[in-house]
Amino acid sequence: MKRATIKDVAEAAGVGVATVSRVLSGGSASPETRERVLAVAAQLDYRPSALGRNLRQRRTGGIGLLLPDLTDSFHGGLAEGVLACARSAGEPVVIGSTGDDPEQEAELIGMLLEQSVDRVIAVPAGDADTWRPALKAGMGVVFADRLPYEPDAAEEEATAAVDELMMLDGVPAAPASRPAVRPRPLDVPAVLTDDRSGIRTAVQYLRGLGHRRIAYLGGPGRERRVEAFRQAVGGVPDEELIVFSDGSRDSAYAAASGLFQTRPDLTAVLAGGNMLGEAAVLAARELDLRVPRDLSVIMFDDVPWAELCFPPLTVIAQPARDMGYRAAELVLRTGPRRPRSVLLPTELVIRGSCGPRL
Amino acid sequence: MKRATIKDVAEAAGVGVATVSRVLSGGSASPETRERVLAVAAQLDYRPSALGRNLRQRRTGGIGLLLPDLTDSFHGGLAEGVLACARSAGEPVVIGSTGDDPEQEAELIGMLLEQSVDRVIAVPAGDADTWRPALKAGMGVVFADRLPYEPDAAEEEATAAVDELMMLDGVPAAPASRPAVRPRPLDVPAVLTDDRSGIRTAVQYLRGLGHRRIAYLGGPGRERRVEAFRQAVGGVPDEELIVFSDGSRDSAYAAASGLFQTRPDLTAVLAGGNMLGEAAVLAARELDLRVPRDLSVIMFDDVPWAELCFPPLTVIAQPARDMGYRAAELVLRTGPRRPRSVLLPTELVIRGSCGPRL
DNA sequence: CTGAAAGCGCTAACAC
DNA sequence: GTGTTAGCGCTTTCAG
Repeated sequence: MKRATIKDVAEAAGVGVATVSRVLSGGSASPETRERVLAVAAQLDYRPSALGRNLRQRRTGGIGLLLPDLTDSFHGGLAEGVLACARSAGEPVVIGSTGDDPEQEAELIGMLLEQSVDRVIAVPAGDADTWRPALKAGMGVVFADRLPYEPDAAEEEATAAVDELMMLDGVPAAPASRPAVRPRPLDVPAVLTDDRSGIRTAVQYLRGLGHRRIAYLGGPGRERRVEAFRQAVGGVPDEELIVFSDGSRDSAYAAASGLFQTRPDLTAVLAGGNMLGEAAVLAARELDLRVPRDLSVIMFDDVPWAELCFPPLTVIAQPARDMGYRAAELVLRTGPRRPRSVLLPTELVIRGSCGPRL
Repeated sequence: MKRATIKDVAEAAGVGVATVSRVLSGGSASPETRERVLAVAAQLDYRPSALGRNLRQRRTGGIGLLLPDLTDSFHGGLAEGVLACARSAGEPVVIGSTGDDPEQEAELIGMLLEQSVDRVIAVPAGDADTWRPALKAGMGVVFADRLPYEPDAAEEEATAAVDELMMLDGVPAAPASRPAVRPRPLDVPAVLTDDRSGIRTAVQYLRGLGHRRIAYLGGPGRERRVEAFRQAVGGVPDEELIVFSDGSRDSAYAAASGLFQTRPDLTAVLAGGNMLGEAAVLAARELDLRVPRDLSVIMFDDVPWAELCFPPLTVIAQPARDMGYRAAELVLRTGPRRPRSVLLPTELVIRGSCGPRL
């Protein structure tokens, strides 16, 4: 049994297809005609096919959503936010999981392009070069949670972008030694959490507890957080206390475990993401480090398990769902002027994993 | 700058559009022509538009994915599995979050229909009636994790379907008092976890530890698990020890807390899902019930936090990712014969939340 | 206010 | 082997 087409409706209602189209998209029509068309359409269970419409309008009208990993509850929350907004706008969402791999990301971008999905929200895995094709093709892109780094002058560019954003925070960037002019990396709106303020809050909290040797566990694509950490601890940071992992659980665990073993003198650790936090807790437990007696742990990003953990984890919460919702709003805003980026606040949630230095 | 169309390529290569189409979809063409077309296509950065193709073929070719909640790590894993399979098949995935609400689900089904997405994988929220329209429209549907219940004869039908599946388990359903003929509810393939065996294992484990008063915390759409629980405890189950919640966190907490307070004599609780498990742990902690000394807790579904919990939670793990992958395989299998359902095994992961009855 | 007609980009007959 | 052509279902001028 085939689906009814606009033509079927037109015939059955004794009008032209154009009229049906108009009625269904709220155009002008005599009340009488409108009535009849609507009735027939309902009777035939007619649904306008998005296929025809999209082809005609040369756009799909959906939203692409590219995330590193749906298993991560932060990304899950982000996705929920996007979906909520998309639904209220009646837009379908095409999702892809990149595994934090630039190649897969590039492939997925290609797929979206092929589907004529012209708007996309992404937690980018690749660098600016990965994204340039999408931009050149005229896609409306909004980044969430982080920005793609510049392949060449990675650090400087990233810093520049961050500085600009940090102005919103009310704290002007250090005038520092910045070369004259530098081309902004990617001129794309983004929804980010206020890493700098979150990290600063965490470090201050730890300091207030008497901690001086604070370590930082970082993940990939998180330059802003490390930078903020360095700034927050002030002076010349002890670089040995700053360790990184790639996106995997194993590497996170290895980083945490290695750190705790080489630097038994540290008394507190700040995990730059929920997977790192998980690794820190596990590694500490494995090494018989009691939390918070021997080691205070604080984690960036709140997750359901933080409360169930022993001891319950103190965290810097970021509004994952809101981020998604805002990102969707931005990408949907088809205004003449390009939307501005958004910086969302964090919140320190004190539970039981941080204690005074003994 | 407009995207190149097949026509542009044809002109630039000095051939007809059909030839271009053939070359790009692996049809026959002289090596020479093929070469030239490919070169021109690459040079023009040509991407065939899915829009045109889909309209022509009257189908989108994507996969719809409808889940209750992406924040739940089980669903996240499921989604990852689906995406992995879909990517290797080059199919886009359109996702929707139903919030476990039949109405939203129905709406999303409508959206997929409109998009001509003709295959969908779902963890259904609604009943059979919600799904009949999709089936009638010729959608290829595969359910994951659970089956839609029958609105009228809810219990009987569900049980019938389960019995049939349980045969795969090697354990024939009890011949019991089953009426002669009964129409199967929805004839749709599904990928389910072997709830019966999982629940049985859990109950036996608990029994082996000496527990006799075992409670069950159930969620919505989980008739099979409760039924399995009743069967596993045998005899006439103490119905007061079986409590339910709707999908929300609050209701789960309320159910657990209420249960623990009204029945202080229970010594073990089996949570029928990860949110229920979370609630059980929290409620126990709130009531100063020590786990596992005062109360043994076991949870259906493994999650990352189970290991971080205190004490680490003993669980019945189900292969979320595999479920998604298998479901995608099923829905993609365009065979002449309808694919059969799949029952996936569970695994008891013993950690520290269950102890002997004291 | 309404209908006829022209495509949107692509594939699949069908001719050559 | 390759080109021509006819739509897929819809929106949108453009006449009436």
